Amino acid sequence: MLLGDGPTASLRPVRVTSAVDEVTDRLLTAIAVGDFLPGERLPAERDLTGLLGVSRPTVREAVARLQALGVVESRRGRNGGAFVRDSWTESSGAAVRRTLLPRWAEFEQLFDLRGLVEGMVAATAARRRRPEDLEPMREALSAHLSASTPREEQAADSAFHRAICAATHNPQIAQLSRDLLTRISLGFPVEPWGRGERSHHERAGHGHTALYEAVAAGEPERAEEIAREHFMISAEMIRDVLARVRATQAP
Amino acid sequence: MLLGDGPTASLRPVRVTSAVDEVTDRLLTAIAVGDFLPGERLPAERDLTGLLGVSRPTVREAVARLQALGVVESRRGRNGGAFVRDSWTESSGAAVRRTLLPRWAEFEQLFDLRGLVEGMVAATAARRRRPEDLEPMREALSAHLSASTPREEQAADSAFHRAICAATHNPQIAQLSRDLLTRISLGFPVEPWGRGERSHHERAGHGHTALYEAVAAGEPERAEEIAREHFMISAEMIRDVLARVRATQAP
DNA sequence: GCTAAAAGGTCTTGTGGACTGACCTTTTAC
DNA sequence: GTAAAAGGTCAGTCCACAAGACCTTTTAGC
Repeated sequence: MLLGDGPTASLRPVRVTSAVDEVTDRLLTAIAVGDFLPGERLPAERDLTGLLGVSRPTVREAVARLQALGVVESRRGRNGGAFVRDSWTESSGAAVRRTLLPRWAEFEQLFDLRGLVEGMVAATAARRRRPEDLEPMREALSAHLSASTPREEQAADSAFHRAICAATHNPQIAQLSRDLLTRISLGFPVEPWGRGERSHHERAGHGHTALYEAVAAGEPERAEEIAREHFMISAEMIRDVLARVRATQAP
Repeated sequence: MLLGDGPTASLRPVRVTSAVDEVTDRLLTAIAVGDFLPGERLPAERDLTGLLGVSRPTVREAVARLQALGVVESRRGRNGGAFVRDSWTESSGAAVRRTLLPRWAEFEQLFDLRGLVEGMVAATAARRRRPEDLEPMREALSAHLSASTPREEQAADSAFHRAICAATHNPQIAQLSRDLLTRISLGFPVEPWGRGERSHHERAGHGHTALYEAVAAGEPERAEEIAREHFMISAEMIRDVLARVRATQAP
């Protein structure tokens, strides 16, 4: 049975998505998610043009907005480009206050949903994983342990998560997981891999290993439990950041 | 921790969403989902203008596309409008073949995902429901039993589902569920409440009651199981329709 | 040190989609 | 018979985006 919420739900005002808005969101997400760490450079404008399938003026406008937000800094000349600012969290503190706090409740709900979905993903992976699915997980685990830079660690995190999603044998699940991540990151332009990353690293490492074991052993309930708790930790981390922002809020 | 899929995932080509496309999708979804049953009339163009927040030419273009697809039929004069055609399934059989079959695998995955998500919703509702959440479910159940027209039955279905979602106390979950429904409906412009609806009605009725009992009793695992099976039935129904379409496929 | 390449910065032009608003035509309830 | 309620049509305007050329700044490499 297909269930709807009535005409009122389907016939809401449409959201006219501007190309510039879209590109701005994409770049902001990529930065917030850690695809581009502080000090790193975004692809050249002409490259972004190709990657994103939009014209250069559009890319430029989007980058200009990021610069206005204090998130990136443009340098000219050879080897120039848009560089992620070292402390773009503080720079955009005002933006956070403006855009984030009014939607506090919404993000609490998003975190909750993400925990539930990732639990579902883990349980499904534990049910459906085939022997050959486990190899990538093990690789990502060892890569995580031997990671020396934040970049490597993040790449390993990402690879592990992808491996779990792949074990569900349903690409749509990976898509959903990524959509949720995007929606959360969009609302939280704060560095997830900044201060306090060390202790997080340790806790996350244990979580990864335990999650792997549950999936490998084919124990859906345990996998679900571990994954949910794991993502609750992330939620707490960002709640801490938010609390800091709130505390320093201008009157 | 927030996990990404690497820059390649975030920096994909953007989708330029045309307003006309968006409106067409909305209307098609509303019809496919049963918000407007065969013989019924869509809101007047000038009303849709207000509902959807777009100009009249945009609405007109979208309606014209639906007409070209054979989904609606426009009548002029007082009490005119765009009427859903009685047998728009057959009329759009060609469109189904063109748009649907190449993406067969994708929809199999979407059905799978929907089953999983609805299971998650049911389990969460069973965990979090409060006594006052049960009243709307009971109401929807009795409305479902006493429904005499497809419209009433569908309204009851919808109400019951909404009640379950509400019991999770997380509006984002309801949003996710609706998004999934939309994505599925968009791909399946075939009437979900047409032939074979009778036996479906009976099976669905039993499922609803059992689901209610599991949620009321606070048994997440049972609720999840019932809900998942319930939505698998829907999936089978649509697979049947597809199989028919496939069988009559022109060489 | 020169030079050329690689980047950002600027501009013009063209195009298509969407909004505004008015008006025409058909049907039908009263 | 008439007015209202609907679809059908049209012209004008605006704006975002695309395409492309060109300038300016920096620096790697010789």
